[in-house]
Amino acid sequence: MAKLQKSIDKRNALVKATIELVNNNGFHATPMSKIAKMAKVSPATIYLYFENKQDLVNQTYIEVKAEYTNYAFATYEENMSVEDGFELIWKRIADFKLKECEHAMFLAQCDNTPMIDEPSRIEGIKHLQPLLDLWQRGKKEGLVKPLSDFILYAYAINPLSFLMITQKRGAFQLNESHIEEAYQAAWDSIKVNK
Amino acid sequence: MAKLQKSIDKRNALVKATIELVNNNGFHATPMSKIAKMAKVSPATIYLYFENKQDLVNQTYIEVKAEYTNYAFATYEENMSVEDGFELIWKRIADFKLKECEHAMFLAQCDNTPMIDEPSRIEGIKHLQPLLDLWQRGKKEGLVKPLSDFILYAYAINPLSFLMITQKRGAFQLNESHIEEAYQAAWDSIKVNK
Amino acid sequence: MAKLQKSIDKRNALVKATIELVNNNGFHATPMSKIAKMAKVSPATIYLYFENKQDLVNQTYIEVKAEYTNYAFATYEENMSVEDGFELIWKRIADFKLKECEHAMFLAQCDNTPMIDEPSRIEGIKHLQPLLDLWQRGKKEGLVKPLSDFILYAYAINPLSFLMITQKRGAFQLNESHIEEAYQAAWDSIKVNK
Amino acid sequence: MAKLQKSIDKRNALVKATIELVNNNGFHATPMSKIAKMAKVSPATIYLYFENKQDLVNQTYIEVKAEYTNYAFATYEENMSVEDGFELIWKRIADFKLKECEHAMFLAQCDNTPMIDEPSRIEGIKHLQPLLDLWQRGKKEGLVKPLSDFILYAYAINPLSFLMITQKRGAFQLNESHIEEAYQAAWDSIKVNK
DNA sequence: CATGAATGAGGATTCATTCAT
DNA sequence: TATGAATGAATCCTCATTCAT
Repeated sequence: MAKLQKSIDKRNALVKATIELVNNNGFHATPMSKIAKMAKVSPATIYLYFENKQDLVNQTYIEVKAEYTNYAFATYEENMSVEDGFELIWKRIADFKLKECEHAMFLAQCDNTPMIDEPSRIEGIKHLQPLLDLWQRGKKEGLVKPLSDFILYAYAINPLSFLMITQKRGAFQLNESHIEEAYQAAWDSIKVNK
Repeated sequence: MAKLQKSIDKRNALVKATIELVNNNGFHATPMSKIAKMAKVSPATIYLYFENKQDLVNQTYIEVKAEYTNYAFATYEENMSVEDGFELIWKRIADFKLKECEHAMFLAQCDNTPMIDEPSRIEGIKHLQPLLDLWQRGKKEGLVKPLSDFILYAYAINPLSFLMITQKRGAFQLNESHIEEAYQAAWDSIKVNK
Repeated sequence: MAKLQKSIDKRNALVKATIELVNNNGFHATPMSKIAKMAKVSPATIYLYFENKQDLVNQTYIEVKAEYTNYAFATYEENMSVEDGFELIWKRIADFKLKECEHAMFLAQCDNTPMIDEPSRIEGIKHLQPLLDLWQRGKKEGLVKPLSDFILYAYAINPLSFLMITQKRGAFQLNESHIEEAYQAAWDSIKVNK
Repeated sequence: MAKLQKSIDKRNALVKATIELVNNNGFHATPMSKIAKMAKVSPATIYLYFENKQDLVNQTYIEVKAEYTNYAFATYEENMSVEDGFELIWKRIADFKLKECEHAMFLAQCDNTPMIDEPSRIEGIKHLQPLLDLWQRGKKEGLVKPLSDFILYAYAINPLSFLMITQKRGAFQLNESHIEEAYQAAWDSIKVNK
């Protein structure tokens, strides 16, 4: 049992190190040896847990993406009103992007880069379903514009990534009222104008 | 004259090759030798035009960014109404992102990655000023929400990057009416609701 | 134990190869790949034992210098008379320079070239102290001229390097009586004439 | 005529640049491009005056060596007494090594390094003949020890190189009385003790 | 004579991965 | 399971030399 825990710890340490190093240097500028060192493990050990470097980032991506969506939907319930549900999810996502900044940065880099392979990317998207369902409901109820989910996501959710990166770069500091303003902009962009 | 032209051609070929290869493989997975091969010059020749690999991508970034903003503002005039001006600029940007997809992809990767150094990034932002001025005017006239430029950009412009990448990945095909919908969403997100 | 020994063997092989190749070609004309090949290891392996090429020659220099001075003073004892002590040390040095010709050549090249960095050079000089002490004693006893150690070294010891190099180049063959003559010249140059 | 002078100037500039750069960096760490730049000439131009890099240093070596011996014997006359002649030559050499330090350093590096090819080395030695003749006379007159010229050179002349290098490295500063002491040591080492 | 541009060959160094233990 | 040592294959970059002008 202790042995199993130790294994899990090592795996987690590797994933953690991968996120931090890839965030700061990019995928190809992050050597396996550094990941190993940061995880306090031998380079050879990585290959007991992951097939190769690509597999390591793929799995890291999938895990972080799952963590992200889990967080996003943790308090959401399907019987909420569309607007309440959207606000809830949106704010959870904003919360995640700001509080788990490292993880969110990692996702942003993966999503804008040829660094993750296609199957893993698709795997990562799956968990977004509840949001898409909510939008579906919203469209039916005439509250949400009848747009492609891609466009809805582009305007309702994705801008948060830009704001987070900008903040991380130090160009701009997000506070509570910025968040509120951003939420308004998000909702305004997808809601049906009465 | 012929000699100078030849030099310019070589430089351009190198920049072009850089864009294409970095797009497909990322910065660190693009060897100088491949760039040289694609540009049909010797690897050593690159160093006649650029100090090193970092300088090559920095300069490429700045040039593409300039091309992007030039395109965006080419037909804009300062005496246009805020809404007309915004629509014009927005559509030029959309146009660029879809028609010069390769270049736009390159910018997206640069902007979401620790691949460009800070001075070049700052240099690249400079040229956006006319849009910021337009927003300033819009705010004064009570047409545009009094938000930080970062938030306005996040909602009005940045979503196009997401849509372009998604389309490039083949998950989704943008047509004319999608563009129109996206424009509406962009404008709705930043305009003051009457 | 076997593992440690293997490591030591590899390091030694690398140092040996460095001496031989640098002797014949000079520092900059000796590629790491050739050193690796001669030591029968991969080029990458060198970097397990040395930080970089400069470090490799620095360490090699220090080791050979230490070997040189160890040999020089191996049979010397501080209670010997100044003249006996000097003769003993001088002849050990001559012996070393002629028998361990490769090593002596290497030192000569290092000492006449901007190839070793300053700290290593200083480190290499340290071990000469017993000779300087002997001269100090000789000066007190009125047997050795009251000159700077640098001048004493220039006349008493350094000429051996010239002779060794000349012999190595084949211009001249040193035999026993030459050695004796050289010793006389050395001693005559620094001893006080009665 | 002006054209010829210009050519000579360029050649001289190249030789000068070679000396300075090789002195500071060594032969192989001195690129042709840097030599060209320092001589204010195109890299291609070097090849109008010299066959290749090796030829450039060979010729530079020979010229500096000639300059050295010319200086050494400039005021010497064959009818001087052996001791006067030796002192004169020795002091001229010392003078050269200290005043034309750069040139002397260059020679030292060439002489202790596999950097000059054999024929050039031999060519360089030729001009030393007057000194060897003087020693010959000294031996006949019973003033100079009947030793090989190599040994005489090793003790009478070569130590100056060591002192010069040591001074150049900053470990030691030679003044007038040091020179006098060194001369005494040189003469003591080769003169016959009465 | 003179050159700046061009380059192929080569050099130092790194790194993903393997292997003996 | 875990590792440190080892490595071949790259990668960035340099440089002596050439060539078209």
